[in-house]
Amino acid sequence: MGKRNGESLPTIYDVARECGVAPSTVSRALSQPGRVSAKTSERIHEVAARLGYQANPLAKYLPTGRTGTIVLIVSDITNPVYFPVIRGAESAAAAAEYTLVLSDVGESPEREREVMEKLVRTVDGFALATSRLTDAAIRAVARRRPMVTMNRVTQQVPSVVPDNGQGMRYAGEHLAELGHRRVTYVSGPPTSWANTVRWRALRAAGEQLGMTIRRIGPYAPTVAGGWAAAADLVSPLPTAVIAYNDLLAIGAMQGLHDLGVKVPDDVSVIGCDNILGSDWCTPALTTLAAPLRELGTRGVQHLIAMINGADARPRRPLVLPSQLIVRESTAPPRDEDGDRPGSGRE
Amino acid sequence: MGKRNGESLPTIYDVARECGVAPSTVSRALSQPGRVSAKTSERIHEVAARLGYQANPLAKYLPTGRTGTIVLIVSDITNPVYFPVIRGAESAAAAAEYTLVLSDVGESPEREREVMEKLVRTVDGFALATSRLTDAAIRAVARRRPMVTMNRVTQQVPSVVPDNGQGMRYAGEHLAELGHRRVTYVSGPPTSWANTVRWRALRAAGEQLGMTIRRIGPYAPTVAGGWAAAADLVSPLPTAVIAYNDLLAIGAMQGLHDLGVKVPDDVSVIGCDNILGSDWCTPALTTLAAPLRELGTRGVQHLIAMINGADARPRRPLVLPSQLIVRESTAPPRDEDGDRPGSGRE
DNA sequence: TACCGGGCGGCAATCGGTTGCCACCAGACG
DNA sequence: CGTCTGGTGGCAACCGATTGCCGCCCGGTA
Repeated sequence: MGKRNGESLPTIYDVARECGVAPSTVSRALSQPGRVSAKTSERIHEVAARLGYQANPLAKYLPTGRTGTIVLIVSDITNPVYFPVIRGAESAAAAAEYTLVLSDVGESPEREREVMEKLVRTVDGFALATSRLTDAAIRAVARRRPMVTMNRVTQQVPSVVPDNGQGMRYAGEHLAELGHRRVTYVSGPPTSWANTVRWRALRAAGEQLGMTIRRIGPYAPTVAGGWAAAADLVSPLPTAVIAYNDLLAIGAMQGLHDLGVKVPDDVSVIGCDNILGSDWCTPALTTLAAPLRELGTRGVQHLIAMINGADARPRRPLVLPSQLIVRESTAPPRDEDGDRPGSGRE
Repeated sequence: MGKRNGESLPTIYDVARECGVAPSTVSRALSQPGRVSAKTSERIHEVAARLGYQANPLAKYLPTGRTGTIVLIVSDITNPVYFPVIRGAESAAAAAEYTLVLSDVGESPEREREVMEKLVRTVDGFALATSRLTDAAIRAVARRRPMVTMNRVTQQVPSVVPDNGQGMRYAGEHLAELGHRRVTYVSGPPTSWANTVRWRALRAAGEQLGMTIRRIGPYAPTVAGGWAAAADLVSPLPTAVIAYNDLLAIGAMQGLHDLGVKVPDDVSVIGCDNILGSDWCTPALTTLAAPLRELGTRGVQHLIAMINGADARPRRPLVLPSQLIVRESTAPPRDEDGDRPGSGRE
């Protein structure tokens, strides 16, 4: 019930007493190389090591206002799409000697808000991956602390995003080449920026390519959500489906399978993100691979630059190229659809 | 380049001045209900709200020694096995109004050590999921801060673990019933406690059931590791394989497939953990499901109890039951193996 | 009216660092 | 030999909260 858990740890005062110098000298010896004579400094380092002294980062914060910590907030850690983003962010943070803490908000904007409110005083900056917050809420926090968004664009807040427009065009072209004309887009969360952008880009690409694009949803961006979407997908069944993300696509394939619809024979399916596991589902998923790791590294690098005083101002979003990975879930449509290209399937 | 990023936030001093009271009164009004007269308290709350005041958690820490934060360290966040653990830990932390931060150490003991060293002064407690550290290193930190380990047992440190012994027995019995006699265990990281325990339990079960158990490895606990293991698996090919975890099992199935070995016709495969995606691989994986969510909740609940002064002392590990989930990757062995049970496969 | 007790609010110390300012001392130079 | 200069190290204020202790004032009671 004591106020301290565990025994209390040594402080600069302990080191100072042990060395017979003032605490300020210890502080300087440890953090301002050259400020203290070599002899004294050496003695202090030695005693500090012997006592196992380590600066209390929280006490350090008060005078300096810096914690050396940044937080990466992900909208749902249960989605493998974040793996590479996290890894990228970690490596960039480690390279700059920042501590990266991770926070999951389970697709809940309220929780996201709470977390940010709680952390705004304790971290040097925010990296938001696929935030579900409103633009206004994001900007409000961005005014108080350096911030970057990943996979999301908000006016006045620096961001790094995959090239969704180009990606959707690739996906559309791939389907057009196979001979598809009727495509359904399976929507993710309405609060998802990427969802909106992908839908618009797909619609535009569809128009250019002479395809009819429908949209259903929204659905939760999970396997369960995709399974539920399958039921809505079959009437009328398009010849191809593009889903907001891979989880949704995989769930939809499972649901279609349960409904007796064959992929890719009866309908082609394309996902987005190229997550872990999108290659081991059946059939292996054709998907639009986002540059996820780069999203993480570039985002955090920029964030740290801002923390170190770089001007955050105007600059446009950093757009990174996407890539279409063709696997087994796409094929030419069945004959019934009329004007299909020459050869049969292969 | 200013020392503060963003404008500086209001403090109790600002609120106090605005209200014409002392800072201590503001502090009490905000955190000790009843200590201050209703009238004053109301005025203070109103002004605080108007100014958008929020306590600086770091400043709060110094006098109290408590941050209200606990950290969950996972050995590799890229493994879906942690999803339920994280979710469970989050819910338990949220219920107790603690902030949970997540830290990934990418299977690196050095990094795990660094992270713990860095956080030991800034968090109230540690939850270690599947730590790769030595027992001594774990105990050293456990002496300084409350700690629980999940999926790992270390003397003197409270822990919560799945019942590996019982689980491996289930797996062995399942294979024995199908008629298997020669089983190979595919090892995970040598620093993994669960790996050791699972191997021992399997060997013991195998002896009782009259099966020959071999072991190969160690391999990285990833899909790539499993793929590599497949090559070592085929000579001599056993009739069944049990892998340290699902990722390894899935990778092994891919590798076996590439080698022209059919699962489950030529060899049965069992994984451990029942991760997201173990049901959408082909064939769907038979696996030993650990009580992952409970691992997270029970672990964090216990940790918070310790922080609040519960005695951490003796108590044995909390053991939670596992469950075997039979899917499509296990079947009776081929005839060549001699004494197989009556019926053919079905 | 005098005294007592309790509610309420203020003072100031404290947590563990950082840092501006100043004093001291030694060596160099005129 | 006196003064200047620069290298060292100490003093004390400060960051923003919490909290022990004390004093004031008001009301109740003898």
